[in-house]
This record gives sequence, C-alpha cells and structure tokens, in this order.
Amino acid sequence: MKIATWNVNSLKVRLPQVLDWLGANQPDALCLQETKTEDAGFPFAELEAAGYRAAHHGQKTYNGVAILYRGEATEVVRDIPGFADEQKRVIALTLDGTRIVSVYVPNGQEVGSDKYAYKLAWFTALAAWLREELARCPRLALLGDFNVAPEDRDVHDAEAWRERILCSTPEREAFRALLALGFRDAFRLFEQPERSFSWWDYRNLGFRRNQGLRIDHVLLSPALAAGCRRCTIDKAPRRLERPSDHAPVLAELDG
DNA sequence: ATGGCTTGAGTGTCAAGA
Repeated sequence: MKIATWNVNSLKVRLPQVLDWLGANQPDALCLQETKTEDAGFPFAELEAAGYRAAHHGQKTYNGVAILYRGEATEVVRDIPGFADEQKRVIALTLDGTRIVSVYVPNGQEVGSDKYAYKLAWFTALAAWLREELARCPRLALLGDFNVAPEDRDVHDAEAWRERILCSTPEREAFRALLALGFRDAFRLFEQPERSFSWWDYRNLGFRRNQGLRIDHVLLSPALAAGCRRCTIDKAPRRLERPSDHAPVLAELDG
C-alpha cells in the first residue's frame, strides 16, 4: 500500500500537477492540504477520470483537506470530534482496514500570538482524539502538514529559526506528544539524505538554495511502522512551473 | 533588513502562509 501527503496550496491551481503525480506514483491514498475550495468547486470528475475517488472537507479561500483514494472507503469523519473549529483542517477515512487521517495543522503565525495559542490547543485536541483512535484502530496513519519541524536537523538554519514559529519548544513538544502515543515518524525509520526538507519559501530562491524545513510528515502506528518499507520526499513537483511550496511525502507499507 | 513570493478575493490591494 502506498500512501502520501501533499500540501498543494490551492487544488485549482495544482490540479494538473496532482493528476500527473497520481499517474506517475499510483498511490492508494493521497492526503491533500490547503485545497482552498468549497466542496462545490472540488474537481471530483477529473479525479474520477484518473481513477480516484475523493473525500473532501473544504472552505473558501483558506485551509481545506482531502483524501484521494482508490477502492472503497468507510467511516469518513470530518473535523476533530468534540473540538469546535471553523477551519477545515481534518478528514479521516478507513481504506482496506487502514485508517488514514489527513491533517492541516494551524500555522501559528508567531510565537505568543492568538494563532499560536490556537495551534497548541488544536494539537492537544488532536492528540486526545488520536489516543482513542489508536486504541480502536491498530492500523492508523496520520499524514499531513504539521507545521512543525521536529528537530534541528529538519531546519536549514537551526540557529536562525531557534524558538521561532514552526520550531519553538512547545510546538516540538506537541509533535513529540503524538510520538508518545506510539506513532513513528516514517521518514526517520530510514537513513535519509542530510538537509531533507518538505517545504521551501517561495521567496529568496529558497528551493534552489535548499533553504527549507521538514514540516510535512507521515506518522504511523506501531503496527503500520513495522511494515513500512520506505518513506521519501519527492522533490520533483517542486521543480515544476508554478509549484506548491510543499513537496509530497510518500510511504510504502507492506500489504 | 520582518523584506523577499504565491494564493484567493475581486479590481484596490489585502490577509495569510511558513
């Protein structure tokens, strides 16, 4: 089973790239973030023609998450149960016995801001929900844009980013709290190139200079991690004309 | 250097992203 995550920064703009990527990589599920469209504008027909169904949780202009998948999905859930949120940031479904969750964690804007407090509260709610999901679903994958670079090696210039948004200690602790539930960071199950990132700023030739952060992640429950064969960041779409600022992250699981 | 791009909204130029 191949699963992946990609913050597309507008599905309308990126749809041709998404269709090409699906064709080239043939994932069983692709989690999307920042679709930036309401369900009415979602390209169900184009995806269907490419062999993919979709579950979407969208809104105008901002946020929006989806899971593109092949086969039959059950138990579609939108939002974190019990957590009131205007922003569409979570969708989950079960595919062939594997529960898949697509998340777009709040950015937080600036350490100490209202948005930062929202981000940390959001993480707390996510962890509380996933603790229950893990107990219920041994095969559980959590994919998305976490807006956290977990360690200094996930940052192109750790000193410049020290305690800044995406890298602050409370954010990293929130990420580690997910690992404490039993999740494994699939990317770190394997030897990886140094300076591996999943996001590069559009400005300042960030990609060409590889000035990036690793903030897009695939977290796997113990049962899934045990059968994970590989996890890679695909930089190819970041090189295209009009790219998303994020690259897809892909994991291959046994079975 | 708090800038530097890109998007969606919607015609002016913002807010938001990370």
